[in-house]
Amino acid sequence: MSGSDVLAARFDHWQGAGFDPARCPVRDVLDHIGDKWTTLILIVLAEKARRFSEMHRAVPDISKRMLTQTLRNLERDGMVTRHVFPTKPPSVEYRLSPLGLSVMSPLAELIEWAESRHAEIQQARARFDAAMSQSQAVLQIETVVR
Amino acid sequence: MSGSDVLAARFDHWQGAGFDPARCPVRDVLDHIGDKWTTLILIVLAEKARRFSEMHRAVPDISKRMLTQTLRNLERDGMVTRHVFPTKPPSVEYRLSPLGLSVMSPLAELIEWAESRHAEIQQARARFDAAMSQSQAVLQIETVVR
DNA sequence: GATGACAGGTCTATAATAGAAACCATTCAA
DNA sequence: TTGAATGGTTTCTATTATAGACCTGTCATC
Repeated sequence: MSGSDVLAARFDHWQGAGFDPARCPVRDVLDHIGDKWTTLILIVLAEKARRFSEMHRAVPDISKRMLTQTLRNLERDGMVTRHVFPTKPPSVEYRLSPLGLSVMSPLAELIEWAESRHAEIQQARARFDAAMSQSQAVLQIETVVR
Repeated sequence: MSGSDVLAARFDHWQGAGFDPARCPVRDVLDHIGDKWTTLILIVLAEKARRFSEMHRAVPDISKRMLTQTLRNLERDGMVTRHVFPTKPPSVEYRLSPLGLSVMSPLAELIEWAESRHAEIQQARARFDAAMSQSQAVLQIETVVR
């Protein structure tokens, strides 16, 4: 409730500015954070610096390709730094930058919200799906009768 | 920093539980919020209840299909309610539910973070891209020399 | 009475993206 | 000599997003 009005005003401002997506932080920044894997990777890195394969083991169902891509994007955005050590075979360590660390606090609040409302959301989904299959069934009958 | 440790512990817990994606709120809930349009739609609805075409005008570069889909998902998750009025032609109004309203506060913090760090992120991107085109150029030369 | 505008969508065809699996170069151990 | 581990890249396919045409219905305009 407190945030809504501030956001609404801000939105009007963006909209007034011709609505250039590049000037809208929501779209330019949060699109990445909303990526399928980015939040998870940030959480994993928040615990401690990690190596590539270590992260792959921590999040088993990400493909290497997606892991690479997610890390590259985070690196490009300055949220993560990449350090190569000349061991044999070479090892690569990723860690959160100060910028990356700074997103964890707002992100943590959102995650806590998600966790506390998870059951409620799942119930809403079940209700919606039940109502849908109801009306679907009605449509079926109507089609048959027709 | 404060959020990191809490999150790390929580992550360990999820991971211990066999890592079922359906039991991980981050993946089950935030994936939706991270959708390309969902956050924007939430912001638009935070200002006031709106009709379909009104939203389409507010966010001109969303397609009707995506607007429909985004709204359906939000409705399914119980974040938005849909009200049909028997005017001619019928009008449909969408509004935030209490649940939808409750996400605005953590979301607002994240958006504020995005706004305050936007410039920093854009600079990081520019640096990264410059460094990349550098090394790309080097690769080109090496290839030519070879 | 044909034409267009608005409402709130759906349908289809194409473009962009994600994902699985194979591959690669290097090094060490068995 | 085969196998495993390192940190990826490449290729091919499956999924998803998007644009744009279309639809049903009512009203106003010409």
